[in-house]
Amino acid sequence: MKGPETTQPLSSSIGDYLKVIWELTESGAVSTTDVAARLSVAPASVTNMFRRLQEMGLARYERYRGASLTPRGRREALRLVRRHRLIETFLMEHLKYSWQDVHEEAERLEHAVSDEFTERLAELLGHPSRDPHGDPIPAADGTLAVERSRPLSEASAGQRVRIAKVSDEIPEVLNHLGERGMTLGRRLSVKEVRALDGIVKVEDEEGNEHVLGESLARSVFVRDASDPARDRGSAGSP
Amino acid sequence: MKGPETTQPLSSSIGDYLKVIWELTESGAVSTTDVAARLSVAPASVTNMFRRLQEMGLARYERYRGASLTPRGRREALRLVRRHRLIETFLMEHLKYSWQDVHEEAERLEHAVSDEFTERLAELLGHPSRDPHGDPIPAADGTLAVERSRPLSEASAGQRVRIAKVSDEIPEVLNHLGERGMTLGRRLSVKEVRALDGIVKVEDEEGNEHVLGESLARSVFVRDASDPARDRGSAGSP
DNA sequence: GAGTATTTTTACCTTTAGCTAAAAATATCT
DNA sequence: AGATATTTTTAGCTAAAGGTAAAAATACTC
Repeated sequence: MKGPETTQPLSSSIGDYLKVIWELTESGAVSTTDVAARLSVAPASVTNMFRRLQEMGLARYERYRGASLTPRGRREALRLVRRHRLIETFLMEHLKYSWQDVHEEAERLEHAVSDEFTERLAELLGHPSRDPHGDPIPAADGTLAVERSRPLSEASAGQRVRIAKVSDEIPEVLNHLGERGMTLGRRLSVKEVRALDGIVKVEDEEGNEHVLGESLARSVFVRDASDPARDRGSAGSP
Repeated sequence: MKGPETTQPLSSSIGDYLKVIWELTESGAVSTTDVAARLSVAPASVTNMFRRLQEMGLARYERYRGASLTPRGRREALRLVRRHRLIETFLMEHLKYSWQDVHEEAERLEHAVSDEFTERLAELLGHPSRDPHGDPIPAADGTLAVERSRPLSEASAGQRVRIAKVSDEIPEVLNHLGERGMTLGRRLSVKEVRALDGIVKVEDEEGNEHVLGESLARSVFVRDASDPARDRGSAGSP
C-alpha cells in the first residue's frame, strides 16, 4: 500500500479523461492532442488534467511524453466502461432506443449512476457479456473479455466473416450500416480489399454487394465466420 | 415574448435550487436560510444563486425579501420533479430498490437524463400518475394533480384515514414506518391527536396501536378513507 | 421606540475545468 | 546538421459554484 488515496468520488471530467486514455492506450502513452481531439477540448487543458491525474495517482505522466493509466486509473476507467455498456444495453432492450441514439445518453448517465445501480441493472439485464454494439462488458471485478475481432479493413479477400462489433460514437455510421442490414452477427464474404484506397467489397447472405470506404471499413469489426460467438477471458488492453 | 432566453441546458445546481424553491413555496417567497438548509449550503451562496436565477429569468428576487419562481422557473422545476418521480418509480419497480434507498439515486440521475429518456421511461412504466411514495407525478405538459392529502399531524381524533403519501428525503423515517407496516394505502383510525406535544395515536386494521411523534406525524400524509384513490387535476402550488 | 438578535447581503477567497497566446521542446525534411 | 514545422507546455483569464467574515437590514423584545 502506498498513499492516502481515499477513494473520494471522481468528477465526471476525470472519468472522461480516464476512459479516453484507456481507449487510446493500445500500448504505451497517449498524447495530449489525441485526447484533446477526442474530448473536444484544447490541448492545454489536457496538459493540466494529465498533471492532476498524476497527482491523484490515476495516471503516470511525463512532460512531452504523454500519459498512461496506473492500475487504479485503469480500474476506474473500466468501471465507467462497464456502466456505459450496461446502460446502452438497457436503453436498447428496455427503452427501445435505436442503435444510433444510445451512445450520447449513456455518456451522460454513466457519470450519475452508483455501483449499486449498475449491479442491479446488470441483474435486470441478465448479466450480458456484450453490449448492443458487440463490445465486451467489463465484469464487476474488472476483468474484460479478450477482443477477438479485427476491423474489416484488415480482412483479406475470400475470407468468410461475421460482424462482431460496430464502433459506436458516430451515429451516422451506425445509421448507414443499419439501413443496409449490416447488423451484428450478420455473415459476409469479403470480395476485395483494395490496398490503395482502403475500399472493401463484401457480399451478404442474400448476395447483395456492399462497398465500404476506408473509414467505414475501420468501424466494422469482424470475426472469422467459424469462430464461436461467445467468449470470456481475463483482463487486457482495450 | 420578452428576452433572448435561449433555452440552454441548466446546470444541475440551478436545477436543485429551482426544485427546492418550488418545494418551499407554499405561497409567497422563500428565504435564503431555508434554501441554504435544504441544500446544505451557506446562506451567502444562496444569495448569489438567487441573483443569478433572477438574471436568467427563472426567479423573481428582491433583496432581503426572498425569491419565488417565474412561470419558466416553475416549468423547469416541474420537469425535474417529473424526472425524479419517474426515476424513483423505475428504481423500485424494475431494479427492486427499497423505499429507503431510492431518493438519493434519483437525485443524481434526474440531472443526467434527457427528455427523450424521461418520456420513454414513462412509457415503460405505463405513465403512472403517482410515484412509490404517493407523490403525484407532474405530466409532460407541466400539469400536476392537486394534492388532497394532509399530514397526519393535522388529522382529528376519530377520523378514519388512508395513508396517501410518505415524504421521502429521510430514509430513516421510511425505514421506521416500513417496519411497522405503515405503507401506502394502509387504513388507519386516528385515536388521538395531542395538541401539546403533537403526538398522534392511530390504530391499524389489525388493531395494533402506533404512536407517532410530531416530526413523524408530519411526514405521513393521509386522506379520508372514503376519498377515492385516483385523482388527476391541473397545475397548482406544491 | 430603543436596543438586541437574527437574517441577509457584501466583499473577497477557493477549486474545478476550461480557454488563448506565447514560449519551449520535440520532430521532420532537405 | 540546420531550418522549419508541429506538439506541448506555461502563464494568465474566465465562469460556475461554493466558502468565510464582517457589514447592513430586518425582526423581536421590553
